[in-house]
Amino acid sequence: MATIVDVAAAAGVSTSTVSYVLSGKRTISPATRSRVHRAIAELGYRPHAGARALASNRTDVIGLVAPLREDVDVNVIMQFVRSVTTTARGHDLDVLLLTKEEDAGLRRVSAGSLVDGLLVMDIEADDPRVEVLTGLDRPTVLIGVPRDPRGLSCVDFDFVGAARTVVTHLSALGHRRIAFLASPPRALDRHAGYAERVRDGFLDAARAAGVEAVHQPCEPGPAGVRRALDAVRAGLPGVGALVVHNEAALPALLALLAEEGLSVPGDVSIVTIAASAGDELPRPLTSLTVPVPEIGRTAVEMLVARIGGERTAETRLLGARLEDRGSTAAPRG
Amino acid sequence: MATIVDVAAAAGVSTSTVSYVLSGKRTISPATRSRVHRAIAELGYRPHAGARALASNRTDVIGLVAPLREDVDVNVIMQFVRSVTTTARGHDLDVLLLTKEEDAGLRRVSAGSLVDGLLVMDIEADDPRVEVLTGLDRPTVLIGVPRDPRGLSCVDFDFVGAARTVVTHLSALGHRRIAFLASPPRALDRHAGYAERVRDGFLDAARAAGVEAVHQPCEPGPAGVRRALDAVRAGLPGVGALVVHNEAALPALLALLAEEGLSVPGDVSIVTIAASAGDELPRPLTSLTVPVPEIGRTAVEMLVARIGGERTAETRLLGARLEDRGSTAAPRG
DNA sequence: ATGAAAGCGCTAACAA
DNA sequence: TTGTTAGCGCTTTCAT
Repeated sequence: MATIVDVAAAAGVSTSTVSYVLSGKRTISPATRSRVHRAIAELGYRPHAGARALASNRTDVIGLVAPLREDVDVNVIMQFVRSVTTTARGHDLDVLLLTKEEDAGLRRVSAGSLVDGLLVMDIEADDPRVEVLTGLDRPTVLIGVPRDPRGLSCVDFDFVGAARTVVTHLSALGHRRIAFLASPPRALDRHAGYAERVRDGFLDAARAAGVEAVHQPCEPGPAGVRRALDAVRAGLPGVGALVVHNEAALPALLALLAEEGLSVPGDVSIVTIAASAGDELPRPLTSLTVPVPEIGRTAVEMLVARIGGERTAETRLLGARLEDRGSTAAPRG
Repeated sequence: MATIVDVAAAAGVSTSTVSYVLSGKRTISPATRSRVHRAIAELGYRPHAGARALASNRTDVIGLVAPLREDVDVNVIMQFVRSVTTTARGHDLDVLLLTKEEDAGLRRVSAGSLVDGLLVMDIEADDPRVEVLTGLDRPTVLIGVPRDPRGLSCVDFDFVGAARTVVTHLSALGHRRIAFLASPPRALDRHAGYAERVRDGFLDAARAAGVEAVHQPCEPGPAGVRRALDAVRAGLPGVGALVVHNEAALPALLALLAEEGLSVPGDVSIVTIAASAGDELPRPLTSLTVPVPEIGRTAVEMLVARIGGERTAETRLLGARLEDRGSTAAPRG
């Protein structure tokens, strides 16, 4: 492996000149610069990441904390990961992946100077990691919003706004009984932030609009959907509108409705809040699309800003417009 | 941040003693060891990863190259990632995630001494990355087997053996016409290793068993499954056995058969080759389960061995037993 | 516009 | 069993 000394020798300059050519922190004459670049190319030189980190206190690596939970849609996780890694590379950052041993892992990579900052996914309302993170000296951005961010920056989808948009849309069509098919029970049990916020947003919006509402967690798969639908109908007889915030349950739901001879939107109106665009769903559905890639990109950019010295914490909520694909209509009768 | 010097001072020993306490490469008296440990705990000391990498030529980080392709089942990718990160942490390794800019990325992390070794997923028959990887000085393990591994170690599922097992099972039941519902066309177009090997294994086994066989790529989703089934029946009228190597297509396939009034295994026998155990599928199916977690674990362990100095390249193929869940029977008539 | 040289924090000879 | 110290390869003051 060629070192900066080899490059300097080959180019007939000092090592500091090579360093400055690479960092651009000093003005270098064009002649020198090109000689250095030629030497770098000829020797196939790459700076040693560890040496650079030691001398500069920067690793150019960010940590992505992605708990691979069973109750979170893997497609969504993958979309986040893809968006984060792509954006990070655009800022010349690499990504270290942490999936388990939450607290210890955070402390280890942070105190060990393995990463310049942390991106933490899937934040719960009272996420214990928030406490740990505030004790670390690394910039952190949360994907998700805890009850108390404690000075950490957050990015997320505006679930409350989304719920309001959906309820407004359905109530404007004349619906007075609206059910919400939510995430799996486990997600709610562990107080996943998104699950709670969209639930509260939905119930609040329904109250404000003066419509009857039921919020029902739902396992994906035919059996789970069947149970959830039964529960919904028990609580809200004659319900004519379904808000579905559970992409994995959609195929079974549509199959079940078809089986019952119910038409959409003739008998039942459906709006989804999902990460896939409405036209990539089992059938086109009126929907709000969670802009997962944008959230990932924004998170990286906020983290980059904080690594760069930006001090002020910020919570950013990204919204979505309702896209009408004809799966909602005025209620029967 | 406390450094090794602070710890040494607090414990009243030299820095090398602290270093040796941590690495265990020297015998330390119990008394000294405990004083050092106490100092470490009191100061909250963590070795600086960069400094350690610079001095020892080891980063304790491995690179995981995981192209997030559309035609690969995200669940499988997640299972791999989970297994790899978990196993890696068990060996005190962290995982750097690479998802794009294949060749440049490989060179960058390798020449830049960002990682001690590389794990590369989703290898194609003539994967261009193999050439790049052989030119790197880092130990590498491929998850998947290229036509010519060029001295790199490989781990994978024994797709050929699996195909043979399945064909033998069906032919023993009396089936003489067997169709294979394969990965999406895109996977075959890009010569994904697993897709080609299971195809060839299937066709060879069928020839050896003297049964008629058709291999049919298949898009997931109702429309894709419909087309694939039509093609199969056109090529093999009266086909009574289906080997399905496409987990995403299973729900639609089962729905379609039900719609046609065909019973399993009465009218059609089905065997799947899938990453989910047969009893986690839409309905219990006779199956061969691809041991994804074991493959990931083995890959990490082989990489650890090579990082540790093991020289000999090795290709390991993990097999699976056929689990009978009653979805196969002798053909009608 | 460029160079010289002092660290950054750790590991591993070499010594005792 | 423990200590001393020379690097590892880079960045960045301080000089010129």
